[in-house]
Amino acid sequence: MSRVPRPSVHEQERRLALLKAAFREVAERGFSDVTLEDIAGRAGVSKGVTLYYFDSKEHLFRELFSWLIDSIHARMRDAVGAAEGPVEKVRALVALIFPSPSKNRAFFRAYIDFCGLAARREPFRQIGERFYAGCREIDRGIVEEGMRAGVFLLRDAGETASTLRAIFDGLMLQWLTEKDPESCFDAYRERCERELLHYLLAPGTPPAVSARPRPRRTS
Amino acid sequence: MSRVPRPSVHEQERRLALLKAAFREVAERGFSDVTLEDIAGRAGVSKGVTLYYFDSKEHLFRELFSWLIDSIHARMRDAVGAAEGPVEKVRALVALIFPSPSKNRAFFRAYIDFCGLAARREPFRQIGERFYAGCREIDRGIVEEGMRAGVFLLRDAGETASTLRAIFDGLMLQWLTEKDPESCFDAYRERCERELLHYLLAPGTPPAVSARPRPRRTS
DNA sequence: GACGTCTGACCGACTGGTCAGATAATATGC
DNA sequence: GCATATTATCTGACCAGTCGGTCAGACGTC
Repeated sequence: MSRVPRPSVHEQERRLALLKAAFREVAERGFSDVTLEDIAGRAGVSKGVTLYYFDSKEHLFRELFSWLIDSIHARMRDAVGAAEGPVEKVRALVALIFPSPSKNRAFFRAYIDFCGLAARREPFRQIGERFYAGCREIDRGIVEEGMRAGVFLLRDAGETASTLRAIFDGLMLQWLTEKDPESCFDAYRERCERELLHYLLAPGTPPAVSARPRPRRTS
Repeated sequence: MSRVPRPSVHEQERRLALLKAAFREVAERGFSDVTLEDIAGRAGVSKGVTLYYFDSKEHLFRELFSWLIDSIHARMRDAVGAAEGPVEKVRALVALIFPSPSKNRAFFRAYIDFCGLAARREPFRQIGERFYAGCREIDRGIVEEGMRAGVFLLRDAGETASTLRAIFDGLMLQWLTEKDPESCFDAYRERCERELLHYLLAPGTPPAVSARPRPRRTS
């Protein structure tokens, strides 16, 4: 396809294409029901190629999850960085984490699979640890900013960040078992935002905002 | 479903033994890495027996998760029923859900596996839906009692119950990826209790109780 | 001997991984 | 400019092992 003769660029492209194919397959079938042939087929190459670029199925999935984690971290940082003020940052995070039903379902299906792996195999556990560490850092930044501004209740920022993330994950788990996830997607997103702000906001600030009356505070 | 006219005591025992064996195996290896032979071996019988009592591997796991869910529901109801007042009920729930590191790990590993299944296959999804429905009912009872007593902040009880459960699940996901889950188990349990009460308690009641100063209010 | 229970050899399907060789891309020699 | 050598990339048949599920028959009890 591409006439660029750079071997390293070509290799990068191939690996990325395989990771993307693997992601889609995992989202559909789940880690252990995906075969190397499925992935190759989805990427439009033959089976041998997957093991030409990756040492084994396990290594491929390690790289898949590492890549997924890095890209979600980067996107979270971007979204949070672009938003003004702690409340808007929380909203930006929610908007990012709830992009659309289909993307959500794909990502969280893969995510659950990954959690199962992380709970049992050390190499995957380490990747999961890195994921949560990055999330906690991002979340903590928001929480601390909100506390400094007097908008959020003063508490241990690390624990608060951790609970914030727990609410995300826990709600997503519930969403995935809904009969018709599509139809209640918006409701979940709004609920998530509402609950997060209810959890974080100090009494005195508008408690549950449903529209966009951005609570502006200057101390 | 099954053509069993009257399940004898012996059959009941055998099935239960196989379910227990399956549970332990799933907790260790994960749903799709467990073989019928593993389960039979753990239960002390030969491979053929598993498919003598269950139609297929999939049916066995459906029954496993149904059984798991019913028993956790029953235990939650008992624990909540035995506790006095909303705050103590929350504490009882936390104590039940965090019994010990090893039991926790076993249960939540299986639980994650199950969520992965529920997110992809309809029969499992239905079981998951039943699980969350039961949890929400129990949690909602506590929340409503707390609101009636003026101890908890007044809000939508259903959503509050849902978030309560999300905090449980989300924290557990984080706990499972800890480097040394054993050593931080108590810290997680205490944090869970603290965060739950922080989330629920109305301002005016002692916000974050670490010892046992039970906040007694009579409306 | 009839029945419920149990065994484990066996079967067919599948899968991760290997590999010999095909094909394409690039470098080299003339 | 072209033929050839070298290397990178790709293919798919193949292998070895595994696993869900079947089944003929063993075992024990009444």
